[in-house]
This record gives sequence, structure tokens and C-alpha cells, in this order.
Amino acid sequence: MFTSSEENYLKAIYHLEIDVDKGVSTNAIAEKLVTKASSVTDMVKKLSEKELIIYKKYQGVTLTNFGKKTAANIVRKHRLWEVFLVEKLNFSWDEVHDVAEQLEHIKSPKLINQLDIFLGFPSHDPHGDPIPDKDGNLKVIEKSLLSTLLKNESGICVGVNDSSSEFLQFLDKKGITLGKLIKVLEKENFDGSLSITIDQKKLSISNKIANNLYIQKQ
Amino acid sequence: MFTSSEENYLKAIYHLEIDVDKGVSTNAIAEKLVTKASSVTDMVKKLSEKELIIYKKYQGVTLTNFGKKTAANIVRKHRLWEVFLVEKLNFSWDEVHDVAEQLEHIKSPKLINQLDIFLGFPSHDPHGDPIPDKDGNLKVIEKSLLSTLLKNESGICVGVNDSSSEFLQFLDKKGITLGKLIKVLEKENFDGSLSITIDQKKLSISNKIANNLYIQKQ
DNA sequence: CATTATTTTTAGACTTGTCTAAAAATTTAT
DNA sequence: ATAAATTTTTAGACAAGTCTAAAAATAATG
Repeated sequence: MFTSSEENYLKAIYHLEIDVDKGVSTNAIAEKLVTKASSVTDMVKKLSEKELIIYKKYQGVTLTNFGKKTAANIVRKHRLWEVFLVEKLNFSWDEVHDVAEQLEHIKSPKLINQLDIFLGFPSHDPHGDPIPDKDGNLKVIEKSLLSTLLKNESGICVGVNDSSSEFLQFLDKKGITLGKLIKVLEKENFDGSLSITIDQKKLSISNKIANNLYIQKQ
Repeated sequence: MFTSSEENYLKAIYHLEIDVDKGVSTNAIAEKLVTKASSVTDMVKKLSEKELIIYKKYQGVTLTNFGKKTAANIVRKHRLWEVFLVEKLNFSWDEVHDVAEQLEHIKSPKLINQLDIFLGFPSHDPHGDPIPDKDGNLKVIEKSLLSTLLKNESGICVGVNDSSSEFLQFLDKKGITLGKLIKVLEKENFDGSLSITIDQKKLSISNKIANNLYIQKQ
């Protein structure tokens, strides 16, 4: 098995790979993990020796299939624990991240298996992110940023782009939670702000918010 | 907060202190943690600087009140997680130790608080060991080793002394679980073996078994 | 295309927790 | 009570993971 540190690097690379099609850069990893580029270089050599990633000097890294599967399993654990915290232990969605960050490193296949059963095989975490299955596959749902909706279009709120507690708490305050129906009444070209309805209430939403909320069009 | 390693030392000292009234010896700690005495000396200095233990060279260690409370909290976490694993995730009592050993180091006061609520404030873990409360206090129940019962005495099975999976699996095989009523029919002076009834069934029990099973006399 | 600027790597150092081997203190036994 | 046995500590080393500072490679710019 792997150390918590190795797992954190794998997870970071896994998330970064989604955005870029080339190799993931040393600096990008360093930034994501709030560490130094030199530390990344060291670790990247180690992960490469363990066949988790492909690494050529100065060329960034890509996960091998093995690395991808390993990383997906960590993400799976993280998200299942988040579901547990919210559904069973009454955490709110802005409180779960740091604890899940610890719990994801617990080593016990049986534990995560049973947790999955106990939770009723959830497909998404409290932020709307998909939970990889045992083989690391995740079913991607069709979703769009709220900011891409046109006037009079509507959809169900299914996820967040930014999952900082500030943003999540803001959404709570506005009554915006996953599963709610949102309709765009008006769109301002000037600043990209939106006028929407949610729960029969009218709400004004800035562009920044609209750019961090995922909607399933209908 | 403390590292997992520090926590493991605290826990070991906590458990060892129960058996001896003097300071806990370096060797005893080393044996419990399967490490070397020299490593213990190093760590013991560190814990002493952090005011968790009292340490004078060559004189063993004792927990300070702070250390005792800290250790009790780790034990609390360990045992609450064991209850969770057995009650909610269908682990058997011989499978929980290693996983709980990891889970006990998760840092989140809210997590353990909510877990306690979720489990309904259990007082004992799956092996019958008491769960310390938030202040580190544990209510000790009156219990005796089965081997101390006399002929025709009976009591409820409330705990185990040895919680190795071999012993626990043996008990499972014999149908001996916590809460069951046991009556001593016969006692052999020769080898200390017992003839008992449990669930209206007659069973022969060796001295070694009887020395590792706790009974609440009635 | 030559020269900055940026990114990445190397080299050497530090911390934590561990180890071995040897020295020092304590305990046990004769 | 002195020698032998045991326990404990010290000294020095090592691996993992990180850091700083400097060197090397790559990318960007005039």
C-alpha cells in the first residue's frame, strides 16, 4: 500500500489531469498541495518507480492505468465518507472536507465496501460530485454551469464547482441546495448577473456565483 | 495536537498503568508497541517535554492528568469506532481492532461527538470494555474472571481479557457471546477446567478460556 | 535567434521516528 | 557487598518527506 503523502499526490494529479490533456506540471502539483516544486520532483520520482505515473524530466507527469485506478479509489473513499458525514452524522456540506481528507487514507477494503452498502450505494457526494465505483469508473452526468443558461431556461441544481466553505455557506444562506429547480428570468449582459427563481422566490445572482453552480438542464 | 505515534505511546502507557502502581518501564512500553527500548526512551523524552508524562531517567513513566485525559480520549475514539463497525457495518468482533487502530487517530471533535450520538451513547465496546466519557472517566462494572466462579455459581458474560481474533473466533464457534448467561456445573481441581451451561447446552471449558472471560456474577 | 524569464531539477540540510551497538545505571544473585 | 545479569540510556546512523538555494533546462520575448 501507499503512504498518505503518496496518496495525496496521486489524488492531486488525478484531479489536475482532468483539466489538461498534456502532462501535469510540477508547479501545478506544488500549488495544489501547497508545497514546493522541489518536493514534488522528489515524490514524482518515487511514484514513477512504483509505476503509478509516467514521468520524464521537465515533461510533467501522467497517471498510468494503475495510478488512475489507485487515485480513483482514494476519491471514492473521500466521497463516500463525505456522504456518511452528511447523511448519518449531521455534518453540513461545508464541514466535511477536512475530515474526509483524513478518513480517505484509512486502509481497509472491507470498511469502504460495507460503508458503501450502509449508505445505499450513493452515486454522488454532498457537493454533487460523482463517486467512482470499485473499478474507478464514474458515470458523468450532463451538467452545465448556471452561467451558460439562457433567459427562460431552467434546470435542477446538481453540483458546485467551488466547494469552499464560504461559497457553500453562501448557498445555504440563499436557500440554494442540490435538487432545487432554478429558472433564469433575466440575464444582464453588462455584468453577467442573473435574476432567477428558486422555491417560487426571486433571487439576484452574481456572475461569480453562476460560474460555480452546476445545473442539469431540462 | 499529537502525532499518531505519540498517541500510540500514550495509549500504551495508559493501558500499562492500570496493571502497575509504579512507573511504567521502558521495556514494557517497547514490548507493547513492538519497538526497541531506545526508541521508547526517545519518545518518552518528547512526551515529557509536552507535559503528557512524568519521566525521570531509569525510573519509568507515569501519565500526568493531561496525559491521562488525552490517552482516555484516544481509547474513547477507538472503542466508539469499534461499536460503529460492529453495529452499523456488520463487522464481527474479531475484525474491528486493526481498523479502529487507524480510525482512532482521526482529528475532529465534532466527528466523535456526532458518532457518539449516532450510536446512542454506548457504554461499552464489542468486547465489553468500557468507553471513556468526554472527560476521560469510565464507569467500571463489577466483573470477575469465569475462572473465579465456584461450582453452581452463574453470571452474565460481559467481556474478554484476551481480544485476539483467535480467541474471539473460538468463542463464536462455541456460541459464547456477550450477554449470555453462564452457569458453572463442575470445576476440576486437576486442570482448572470447567463444565458449564450456556443456552441450555452443556460445554467443557479449559482453564485458559476461563481465565480470559469476564462474568458479572448474579 | 539571442537573451530574459520561468519552470524544473539537483544538492545539501533538517525533522520525525526508527534502528544498532555500546555505555551507563540499576537490579539480582552469589 | 561485590560480581553478574538486566534494564535503560546515549551516540550515531538511516529513511521519508520536506525545505532553501543554486544550477540546468525549457519557454517566452524583443
